[in-house]
Amino acid sequence: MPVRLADTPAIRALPLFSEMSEQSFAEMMDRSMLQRFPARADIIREGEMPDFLYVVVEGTIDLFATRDGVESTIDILYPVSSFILAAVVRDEPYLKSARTLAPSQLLMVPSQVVRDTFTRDAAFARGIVGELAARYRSVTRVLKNDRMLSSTERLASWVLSSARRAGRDSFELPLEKRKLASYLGMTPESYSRGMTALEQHGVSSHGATITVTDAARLKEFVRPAMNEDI
Amino acid sequence: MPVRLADTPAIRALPLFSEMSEQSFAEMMDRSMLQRFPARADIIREGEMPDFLYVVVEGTIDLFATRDGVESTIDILYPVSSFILAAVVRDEPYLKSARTLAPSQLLMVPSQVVRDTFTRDAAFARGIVGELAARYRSVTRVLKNDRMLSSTERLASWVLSSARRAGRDSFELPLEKRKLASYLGMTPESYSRGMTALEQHGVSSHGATITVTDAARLKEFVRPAMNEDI
DNA sequence: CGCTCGTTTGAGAGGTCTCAATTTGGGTGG
DNA sequence: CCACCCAAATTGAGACCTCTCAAACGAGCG
Repeated sequence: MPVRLADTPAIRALPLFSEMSEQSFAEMMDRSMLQRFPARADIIREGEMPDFLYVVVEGTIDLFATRDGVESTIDILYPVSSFILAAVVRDEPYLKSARTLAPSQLLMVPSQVVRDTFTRDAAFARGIVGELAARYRSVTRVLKNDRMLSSTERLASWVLSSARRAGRDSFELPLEKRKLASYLGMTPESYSRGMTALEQHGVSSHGATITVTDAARLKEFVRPAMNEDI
Repeated sequence: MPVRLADTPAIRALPLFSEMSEQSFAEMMDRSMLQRFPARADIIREGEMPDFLYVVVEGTIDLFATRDGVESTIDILYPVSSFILAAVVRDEPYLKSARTLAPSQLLMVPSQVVRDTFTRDAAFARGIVGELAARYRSVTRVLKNDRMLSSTERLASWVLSSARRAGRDSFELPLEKRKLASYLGMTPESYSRGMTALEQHGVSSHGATITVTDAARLKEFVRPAMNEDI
């Protein structure tokens, strides 16, 4: 069942799709599907070959890697964003698994359609370039944080950017703390202790509500000499 | 001083450039430079805006991040490969610094030229997509290793892939051990102790020569349950 | 009301880093 | 050609961070 164009304005607005021709987009949607998944549904598994490019239209997606039964969350996605573009483009196995965290609606574009369109529509190719470059930079930042910041500093850094994104000093945790801990590369216990430690540095936390009480102090803590958030 | 086409066969052969039209490539080279640098020369600095796309034609490049005076090597490049493509494409600040480790020759393509060509030549755009996707996947793998492997396991994993790349059981260290340690996300001391530990697992090391004496044993050590090297 | 599961707290072990001392190896100048 | 020198590498000791395991706590739900 192809996707009706009426359902796609949010998708069309993504930088990945926004510049492509009306015709290419319509064709692509015609060959794609919009599907609902319950919470905790497995979407893809590490090691499989890519069948689809996915776009989170609604819900939450957990991208994680597994080794020896242990999971490590690499990224968490909210609407509207695409995932596993790189695997699709290169037609190589997924490096990550994905599952829904909440009931979700996903756009599924067959990978062959992505590659076809990408060959024919230069604007779409540019969209892909922008998207890939952005994601590349994003993982690079994560890697840098993992390498050069302590777990408490990573947590502080996350609190800062969450507050900035929210536009307020106070915000709600968007996830279970254990997921968030994994996303930040630490255990739930370390997360809990880290949050306690941050109370000395301008953060207060009650239940799922986190408040930055002293932004300057917190910034000072997270980067005693870090370049402005490049 | 533009680059003479006679100097460019190796560059032209890169997947990034190999599919583009002869004309686009010639124009691009005409607006680029080929420049020599001594060892330990700073090429770019984290936080600066991208002026050029670089290609290592000869020598060795160290890509590293800095915080508080501490350096962490993120990648090490040999001929022929490009670097900092993502920053150029997005016209956003470098996330990494770069310096030469050995006397090197670099192709410098002004970033404006990259973006111009990329708009006009669809084949070049495809080349960029392939390159970005490949690099994205590469950082992702590094991140996964950092998150889920101990330092000794990362070292073992590096030894395995080096031997595979060399096509032999024995190979020479391509770098100072301290650089390699940083690249693997550990201290020189940990590297040294890790290498000692690996002697129990099928690796012997003398000076700059590393030999895999028991590949099966080493593989067993590095992934008690890891998926084939995705 | 009593599970169940996530979170927090506690105690302890382990891995990795830091600092310091020693050894090794490569390069230089006599 | 050798002795010396410097930087890198190794080794040792100890501290610190983070993890693991265990138990207590608390909130949501049947």
